[in-house]
Amino acid sequence: MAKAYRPAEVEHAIYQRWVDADVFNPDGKGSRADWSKPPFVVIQPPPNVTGSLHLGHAQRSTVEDLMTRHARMQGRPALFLPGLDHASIAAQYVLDKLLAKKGQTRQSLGREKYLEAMWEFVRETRETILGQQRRVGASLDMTRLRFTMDEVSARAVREAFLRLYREGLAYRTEALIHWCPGCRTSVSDLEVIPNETTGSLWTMRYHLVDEKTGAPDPNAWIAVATTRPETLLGDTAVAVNPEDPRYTALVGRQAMIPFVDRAVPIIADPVVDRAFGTGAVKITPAHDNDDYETGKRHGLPMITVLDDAARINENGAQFAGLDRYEARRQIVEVLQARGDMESIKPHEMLLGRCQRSDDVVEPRLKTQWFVRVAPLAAAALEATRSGKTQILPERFVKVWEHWMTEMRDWNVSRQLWWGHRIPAWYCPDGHTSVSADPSGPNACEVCGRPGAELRQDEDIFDTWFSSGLWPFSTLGWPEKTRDFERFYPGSVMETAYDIIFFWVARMMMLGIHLTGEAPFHTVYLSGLIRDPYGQKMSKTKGNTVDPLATIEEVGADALRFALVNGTAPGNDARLGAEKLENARNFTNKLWNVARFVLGARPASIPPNTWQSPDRKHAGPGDRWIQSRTAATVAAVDDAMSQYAFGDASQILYEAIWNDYCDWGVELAKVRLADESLSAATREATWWTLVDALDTYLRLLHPIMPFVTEAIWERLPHGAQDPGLLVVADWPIAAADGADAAAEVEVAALIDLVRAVRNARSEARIEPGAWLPVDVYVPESLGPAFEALRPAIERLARAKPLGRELSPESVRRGVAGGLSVIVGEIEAIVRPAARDEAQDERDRARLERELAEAEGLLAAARARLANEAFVSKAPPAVVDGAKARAAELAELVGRLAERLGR
RNA sequence: GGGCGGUUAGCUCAGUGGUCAGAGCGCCUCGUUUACACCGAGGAUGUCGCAGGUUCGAGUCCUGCACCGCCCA
Repeated sequence: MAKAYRPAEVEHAIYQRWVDADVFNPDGKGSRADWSKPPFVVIQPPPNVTGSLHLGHAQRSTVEDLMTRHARMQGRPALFLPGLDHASIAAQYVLDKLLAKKGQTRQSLGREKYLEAMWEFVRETRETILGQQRRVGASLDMTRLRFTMDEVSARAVREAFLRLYREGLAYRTEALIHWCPGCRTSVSDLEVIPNETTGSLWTMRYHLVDEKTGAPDPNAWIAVATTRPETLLGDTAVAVNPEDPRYTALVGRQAMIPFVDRAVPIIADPVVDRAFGTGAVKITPAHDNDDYETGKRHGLPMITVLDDAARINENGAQFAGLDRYEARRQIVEVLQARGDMESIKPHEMLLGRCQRSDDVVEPRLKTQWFVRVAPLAAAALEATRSGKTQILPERFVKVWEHWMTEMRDWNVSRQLWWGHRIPAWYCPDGHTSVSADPSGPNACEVCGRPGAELRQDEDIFDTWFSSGLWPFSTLGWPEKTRDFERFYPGSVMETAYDIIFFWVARMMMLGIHLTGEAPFHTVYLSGLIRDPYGQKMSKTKGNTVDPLATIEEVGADALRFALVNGTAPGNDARLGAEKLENARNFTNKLWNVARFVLGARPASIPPNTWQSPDRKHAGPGDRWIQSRTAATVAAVDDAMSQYAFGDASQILYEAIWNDYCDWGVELAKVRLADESLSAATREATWWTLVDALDTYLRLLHPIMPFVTEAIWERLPHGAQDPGLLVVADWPIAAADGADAAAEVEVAALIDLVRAVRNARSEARIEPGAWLPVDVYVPESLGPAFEALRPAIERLARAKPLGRELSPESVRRGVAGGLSVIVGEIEAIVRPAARDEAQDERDRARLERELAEAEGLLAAARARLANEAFVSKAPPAVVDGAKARAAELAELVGRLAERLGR
């Protein structure tokens, strides 16, 4: 084995071995799935087909993968299903830019050619992110790879829409939607990013209409405040609050809209905020969300004044054809010239911009397809309330519920080309037919006109529509395929909390409605990965960490460990060089301890044989390792079952580094080298090391698959083990695994070694020097002390290590030595030469220890002196406190005696 | 404006009402004893944001406040 672990040299080959063994497919030839156990299924949220792996992907893949690997090792049929998302708007955005370089546009190519170009483009890009997922070690079943634009998915989309349409849950209507003039499509609420902006608040005068002449009164007006003056062209009312005395007299009168010369009513509506601007607002129902509602309530006309490119349309009088901002400029100019602009003030406001193009999004009226959300959301809500689906961490339940009760009907039409075309056909008489047949209906459902005369809807579905079907379309729904029967509903949906509603809401709603079952029992929300300063990583900030470069540098395991360790579900985590370095060091530590263990095989054991440790010949150190390992199995198991992956990684880190490497192996080392011991004894010690290492590798495999596999293949194995760790059995915590006696004994002796080292260090004694030490250990620790004597000698640099029969006999030799008191053990360390300064330091150390013990004793006694504590606290706690106080009193007595008090 | 989270060692973060509060990194001292210098030994470092309350007992539960962050309107 190499002296240092070199991940770059082994990872690729190991991944290939897994693939060749066909272990990621639960039906694969290498699968050891026990079909009597419940399957574990993670359908991966599909990344954008044109994208590449960023740290968020790496983090999610790691968590999804570690859950899958854990379940797979437990023998459950484990399916981690990969996929790619066509990401309509994002993909078009990327392709359009590429085309622009060639001087082409979507329109110049035409729909058919454009889609051909897109298919060609994604055929190239799709391999990128798939390959990158493999680098992270994701145990994806590539035989079940799905793309949201493949035929299986397309069929599911058509079928789902047809069902929703027939049930009245999908409908077509003209309604206000978000329109991105840059992308020339409607976008969802979530794709509109509100930005804090300093805009202007324009206060304009609308002249009142003279009731007799019908002409605007030059001397009477109502002043309205707006942030978008150009929309006045579409105004159909002015509204005031009914409680506002300033305007009571004006309600019912009419105001004249400039330029378009339209007389509109002044209406009263309680939604008007009296404190905003002048307390009177213009109402533009076709271009503002609030005004749209107001308009509907009051039966106002809705006049559209913007076209698809956000230019003023034919309803805009002399401004027709102008861009919205040019129109605004001119309108303001004219009103100012006329003296109808009362004021212009800077105004802090939220401005919605398109997530993709950054254009200011315009609310607009459009005829679109919508999905009725209320009944679907109610069912989704029921699933989380009844516990059929749990959301982790729990604090997000409130957010979820708020969302599911407030969600508006879902606009699913997009005026894009790349995506699933809406399977709705219209006949010349305006009738609608919906069909799941890709070639369309044979005839109009209403009037029977032949299919040839029908025209298909030009729009495609919102990408989230196909995403919502993903948990089951990937398994073949609507066909009752074998996979669907076996793997639906899935187990865990893992995603970052910032897109909980994009994915989860739609999957839950459509899943429950279309299949009758919630698509997963657990929603696990991950936190976001931030840079070392807590900033969100972004390409524009330039603070991104490239997962692939990181893997090149420290290995996939270190990246995975760093992404998991120290994290809690739903909590953001920072990732920087330090964390990665620490993780890499851990990988190397593991590699090296394995290197030692494998190299320390006693000559009496032939290579490539296996046996379990012989308990009869196990010493206290061996039993301690066994006991610690059993405790670790239980703790990791517990953490995994609670989705506490950060805890699991921390438990393993500490167990491997602190227990196994620092003490277990150090104790065993001495024993293995001790020629005076029987071969059976040394063999038992070695097998104990191997067995514990084997267990740790299994426990660590889901988090760090590569290095654990690389080491495991070098370990001796019994016939019950498969050839690869990836499908080896997850350790089971043995009921009799704990060895309380060994834990107590070895812990006491470890404390002794520590205390001796500490005393030496404080006395500034050269660490390498061997010094005589005399020790008293109580009878109960005698056998363990003798068994571990050579190890204690070596670890404490104590030679000769004398054993005294009573504490008194130790104390008699105090003069000229360093006093060590730890628990019931007392010891004297004898430096070769002593001077006064050393004596002083030793005394100071004992004084400090005494003061500390006295403080603790005082606290313990005060606690016991409290009548309420003794009578009300549980007896076990009181007994513990009493024992503690007695122990401390004893310690204080002995320290005082040493100090000659 | 509403909701959620955070505030614990110099930094980043763990911490199921019950022994003086832990880890990693960093810092200081020392050390290459053949697994590992991507290492080992030892050390220093905390009014657990503030103020009340509940409790025999609060970093942990409740209330209020302050500051930081996120989400929604």
